Amino acid sequence: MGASKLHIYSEEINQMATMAKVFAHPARLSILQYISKQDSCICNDIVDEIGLSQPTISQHLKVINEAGLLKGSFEGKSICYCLNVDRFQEFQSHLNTFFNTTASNCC
Amino acid sequence: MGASKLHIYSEEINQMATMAKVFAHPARLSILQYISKQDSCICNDIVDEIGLSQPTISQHLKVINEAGLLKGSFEGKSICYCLNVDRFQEFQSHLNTFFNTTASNCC
DNA sequence: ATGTAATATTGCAATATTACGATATTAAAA
DNA sequence: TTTTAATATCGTAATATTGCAATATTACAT
Repeated sequence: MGASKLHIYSEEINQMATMAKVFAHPARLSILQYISKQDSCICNDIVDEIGLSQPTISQHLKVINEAGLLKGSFEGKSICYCLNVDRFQEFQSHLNTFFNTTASNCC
Repeated sequence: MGASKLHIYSEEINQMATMAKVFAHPARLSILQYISKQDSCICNDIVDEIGLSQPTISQHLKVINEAGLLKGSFEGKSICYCLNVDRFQEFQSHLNTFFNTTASNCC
């Protein structure tokens, strides 16, 4: 054994865990922060900024992107990544709902 | 290689990632929800409720506890776990700060 | 078409996480 | 003191994650 037993939890809980996982690595938090600080963002910029290899950054970007947190637009041979603010705030809202409902019930 | 390169990030970012990690597993989310629903909580109750073995639950409880999210009081041979609401709300507040500052800077 | 720069994918090694059986610990009960 | 019930820890197997070198892809420039 070793894998998470996802089937024993509700869909809602699993989604929440998946969302949290995106934020559970400092590289991804740094990337999100960095993207938000720029007007736009090119992957190699982040490589210089953060100090991980290009493939590793690319992999983290993929995780962030698959969570729906990026909007990308092509600019010549490079890609301009932008934060999908709507989706980002959706994440925030879901997490706050979890926090609020959980805390309010407590002894 | 394979381990996270924690030294290349700021203390703040690392702390945030550590916090998110607590919420990045459905079992831990379920445990937090379950604890908050009860007045008090005994580990074996959660075992029946969630469907993981007693050692596994105990391990997850340890992670949650090490994050400072539990208040425990002994009741005979069992332990009454309670959510540390103050700490919980501290988490919420930190995460919201990250979300707000990140989103507001964005293009 | 060929070269070049930017990004993605593949393959793999190192490490971390998850889960559980077996066992230890703890404290009340008999 | 022995038993019993609740929880923690240990050891280990399975799986996931992280990181990077090598390579592939993509799209512009020459």
